[in-house]
Amino acid sequence: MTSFTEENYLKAIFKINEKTSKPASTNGIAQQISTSAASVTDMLKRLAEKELINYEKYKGVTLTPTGNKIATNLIRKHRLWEVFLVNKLNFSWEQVHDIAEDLEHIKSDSLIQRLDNYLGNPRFDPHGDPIPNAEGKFMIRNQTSLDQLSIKQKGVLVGVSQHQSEFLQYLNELEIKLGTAFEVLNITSFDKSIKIRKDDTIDITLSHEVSKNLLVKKINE
Amino acid sequence: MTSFTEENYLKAIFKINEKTSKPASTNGIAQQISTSAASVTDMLKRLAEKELINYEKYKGVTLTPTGNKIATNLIRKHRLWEVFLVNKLNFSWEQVHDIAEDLEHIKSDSLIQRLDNYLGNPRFDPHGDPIPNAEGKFMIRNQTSLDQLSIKQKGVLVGVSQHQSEFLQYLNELEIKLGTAFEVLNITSFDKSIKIRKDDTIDITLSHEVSKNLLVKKINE
DNA sequence: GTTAATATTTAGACGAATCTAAAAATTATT
DNA sequence: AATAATTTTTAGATTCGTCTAAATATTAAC
Repeated sequence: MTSFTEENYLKAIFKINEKTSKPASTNGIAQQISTSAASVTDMLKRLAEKELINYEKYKGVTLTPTGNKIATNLIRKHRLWEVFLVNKLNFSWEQVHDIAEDLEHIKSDSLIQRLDNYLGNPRFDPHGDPIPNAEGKFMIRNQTSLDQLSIKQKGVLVGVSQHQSEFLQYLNELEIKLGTAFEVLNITSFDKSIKIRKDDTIDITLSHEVSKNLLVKKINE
Repeated sequence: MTSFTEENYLKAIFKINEKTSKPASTNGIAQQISTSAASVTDMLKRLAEKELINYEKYKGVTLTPTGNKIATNLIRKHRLWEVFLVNKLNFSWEQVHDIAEDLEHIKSDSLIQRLDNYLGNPRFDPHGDPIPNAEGKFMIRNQTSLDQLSIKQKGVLVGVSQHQSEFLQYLNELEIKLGTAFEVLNITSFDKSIKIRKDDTIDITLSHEVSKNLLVKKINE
């Protein structure tokens, strides 16, 4: 049985592995968990002892199949709970992360199975992130960040790669949400800011900082 | 901030106080929590330090107003989650206790408020136990246990005072559930077993052990 | 290829929650 | 009222997760 804390380490390692495609470093994990490198080393020993991670001193960490199973299941639970909070309890997408962070540690397979069904077996969470299935498989989607598009290209917002509530609230103000359709009107070369026409009606200029965090699906016609 | 463990102690003390109308003893708490008396003493010191309980060595424990607030809020959360599990996820009433035991520790006031609304502000949980309001007030209901009724008395099942899954499954088999109407046909004096006519159709004999755990509301006509 | 900078691990300590065994206090019994 | 039985508390140890400070290993810089 894994503890709350152990689970958070596994999830952190998973995320770092996923993002960097490299073994997670002690410091990287420490930063992700907001703890000291010494604490991380201690925990890595315990997790290696339990055979949840592959760990060699000074070499970085990856997950064993068992560890990976636990991590993806946590992500599955986290994202399903987020769907519940938004779709059923009418929370806004920027409010749900912290609550789901606790709910994901509830240990009951039948609960998650029933929740999944109750929600209609959603494939994506309120931020557009894919929900892995019970076997830990993620659906892959054809997507790029908005800053990769060129002028006249049309697209739809399918996700965000930043979950900070300030960022999401900014999108709320602009009425940009998942499913929003747009066309690229213009790209300013010196600061990479991008002008888009939203829903065929409203023109909005977004900074590069924003556009690179918007995940879009191109529409070809 | 109270820990998971501290919260369980507060809830145990609340339950014992409520049931016995006396300060909770160290041994009583130990039994309720399934731990040693020594551990209980340790924890009582901590809780007293935090002013969550009134504790004098060898004298037993009661909750301070703050402690009481926390305990009733846990019960509120537990029972609301049970309603969710049964009404929305279609769990059966004997399956939900353990899951709710974990869910009750999730700390988010807005979550509970929204959950309450989503469920239609239920007053009772799936076992017929009252759900305290946000101020910790319990609704009191006119009820007796079935073994207190006399012959020809009619009633409706409004609750159970035993939550063990074996007991609840036994009731499932007999198709006895909350709202089931009945009339007392007969009481056997030597073993206090009781014969009732359920839904005007089926006659069932219940042992005293069972009948004293069924909470009923009398119907006067 | 040394030296300097950075990353990682070890050492030692601490708090929370638990345990067993022993001591002390309370309650019950004769 | 004295002894026996029970309950409660203390003492001391253990595990989990954390910390700071110091030591060691790795990587980067000159």
